[in-house]
Amino acid sequence: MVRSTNSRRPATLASLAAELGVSRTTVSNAYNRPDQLSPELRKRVLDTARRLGYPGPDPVARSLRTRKAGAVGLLLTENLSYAFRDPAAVGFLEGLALACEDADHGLLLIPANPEHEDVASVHSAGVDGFVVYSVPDDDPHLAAVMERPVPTVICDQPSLPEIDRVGIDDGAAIKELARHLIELGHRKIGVVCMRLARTRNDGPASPERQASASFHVQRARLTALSEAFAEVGVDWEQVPVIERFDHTTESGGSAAARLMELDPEITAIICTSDILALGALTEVRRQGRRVPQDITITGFDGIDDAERVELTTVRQPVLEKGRAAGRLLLDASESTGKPREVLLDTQLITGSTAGSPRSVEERWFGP
Amino acid sequence: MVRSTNSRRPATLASLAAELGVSRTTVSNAYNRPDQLSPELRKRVLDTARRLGYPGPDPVARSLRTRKAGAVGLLLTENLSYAFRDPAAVGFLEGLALACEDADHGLLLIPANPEHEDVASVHSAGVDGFVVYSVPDDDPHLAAVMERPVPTVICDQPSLPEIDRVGIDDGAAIKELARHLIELGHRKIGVVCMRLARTRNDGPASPERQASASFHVQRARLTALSEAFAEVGVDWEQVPVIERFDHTTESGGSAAARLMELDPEITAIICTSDILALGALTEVRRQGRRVPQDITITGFDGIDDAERVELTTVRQPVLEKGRAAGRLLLDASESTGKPREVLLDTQLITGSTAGSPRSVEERWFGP
DNA sequence: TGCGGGAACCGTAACGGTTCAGTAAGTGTG
DNA sequence: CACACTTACTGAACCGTTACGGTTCCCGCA
Repeated sequence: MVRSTNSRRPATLASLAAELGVSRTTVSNAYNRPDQLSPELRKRVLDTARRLGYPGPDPVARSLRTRKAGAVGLLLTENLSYAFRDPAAVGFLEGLALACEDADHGLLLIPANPEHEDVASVHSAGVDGFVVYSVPDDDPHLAAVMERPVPTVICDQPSLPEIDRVGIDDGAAIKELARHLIELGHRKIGVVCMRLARTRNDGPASPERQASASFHVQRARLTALSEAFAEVGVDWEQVPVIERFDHTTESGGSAAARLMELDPEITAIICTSDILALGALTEVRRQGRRVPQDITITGFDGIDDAERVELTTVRQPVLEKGRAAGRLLLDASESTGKPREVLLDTQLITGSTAGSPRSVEERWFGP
Repeated sequence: MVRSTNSRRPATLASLAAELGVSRTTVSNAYNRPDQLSPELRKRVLDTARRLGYPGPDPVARSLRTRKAGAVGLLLTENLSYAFRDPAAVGFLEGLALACEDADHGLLLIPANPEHEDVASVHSAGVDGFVVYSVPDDDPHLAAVMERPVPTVICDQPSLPEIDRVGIDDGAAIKELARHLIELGHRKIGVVCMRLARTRNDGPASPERQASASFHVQRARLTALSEAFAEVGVDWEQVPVIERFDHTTESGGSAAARLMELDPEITAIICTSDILALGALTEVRRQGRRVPQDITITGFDGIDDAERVELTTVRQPVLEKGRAAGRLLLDASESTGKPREVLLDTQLITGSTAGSPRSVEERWFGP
């Protein structure tokens, strides 16, 4: 492709102005304020631009001057590619993309490896604002975002006093699920949860670790579960909670196995995500147990695959969360100075993976 | 959050330098070239920066000077949110994200509504290069990208002489599928394809329209199909081809219905994507026909859902495509000046949705 | 003929950095 | 002690654009 006629250095607005014998302002106006110059001159400018291979005002220089980048930065705690592997994250992204599109903004995915403390990518992101999706309280990338003098919206976690936030009532949502299980008669349960801190821990999570978890959402869900079961006299200290660092079905499977090994008498496995629950489901069946006759399994999120297997779970509006986050960020008009919070509704989905526990006798001798 | 101690305007590198009584260069070096100043001074600079609430060098200003943005732009022909709804696109994105991550670059999704001719978003994208994913030959956004003086890689379509490209051998891939069907004995077939041009056309696509399609990939696949079937004496003019603008299962279903209405004697429906094929499958079964006993259905792409229903299809390495595109763009080292082309392998997946057609007698009277 | 007013265009000063060619002081060497 | 070399820092140019506050010119109108 021929990109410029004769100059070695690419044409700039200034060189174009020189060629035309007009001021830079006029050339700039030709692109940005057509009403500020005569149609003839404008045509002449544009024609000459084409002839010189001038691609129009440089976006970076323009951004510098106008103080806007026309893009929203997205920070998430996982590897970038993870965002496309987790259905809930994909849903969130879709919603966020919709909001960006409406406001004619780009969406910049910021590479932020959770293993690395390297925060340079946050510092070098040319964006008008950040959306932070579900990161731990002490995430260094989050700290870097907070230093940037641009608006920020956090989705899910953490919950910071001065920052706009979009989320759900995690406690209330999982409590509804817990009460459902309690009504069905479950008293001996096990829990599989996602990572509670930035440090890897694949195994039991002590009550202390649960309480001090740096992932706000997981903490809230575990606390709510403990409260719900405390109401019917279950001692939370005795409830095994298995933590998994990687959010995969394999993790869910191995955690479920561990749980059943730890306490063979549990009648239900509550997972804090559908992905984990799907893994648990597979593992439990692999071991020859029937669901829900032998054991109950529940998830959280309401992803498509969960619906397919009729998982009992809590549906949260992932797409809406993304859209709300984007709108919050881009609707500066609504910004009153006070931090805003959007809490979206969730819905208990009673599938076919939860049922009444059979008595021990039944379990041994059949119904 | 308190962002600066006392100044109304946010701190800049210059104001920080003034406060410290050192040159701007020194402050810049404190961030970018720690070896260029004494550790004590550097610490003093960084401490003062924190005190003044200086967030570090402005990314946009830096980009302007260094001529690099640290981001890759992605242009796709559909609404941004579509990218997250189509499994093949999601796979591509995942691969591209991986490559970007490796090179420590961000990934900027550019809003480019196919309905609008507005290319401002392309002009205002501050990126070091573009990846263009599957757009029509005459896409105005593509034209805008080509004007920008940055490297570009196109995935799938169009195929331009001077531009790096990643893709598959669409013709060869679908020919293998076609020969499989031919071996099974299919001679009367129907085709469902994706949009052939930017103008909406939901219905039969004439051979002329097929040949002049502005979507290179669809054109290649149709051409290859016609060649393969010509080899066994099938007159392509008689083969009904139904085009659908929207790439959804609903489109696939209605197109399949149309096809069977147009020619009830067809024994196979070849779809140019899995999404369309899944829709066709549902529709055909809804009409009470059995697959593959009564009719054969095939797809293209090899998405997870296709595997789940054992669709006969062609698997293409979508993730690898994304990764290859990213690498091609970011590995300037390899750039020899000549345009590069990466063709990835595909694989015929023989599922359970393709079988031998039964004779007309069999169809009416049973085997 | 004088004058108000809009249309069309211009000059300068940012915007916030990075880079490169210095300069001055300190260090080691024969 | 002269000389080269290193360390630590500086000044000015430059990146490409837009914002702001003009100036010039021409037309209509009294």
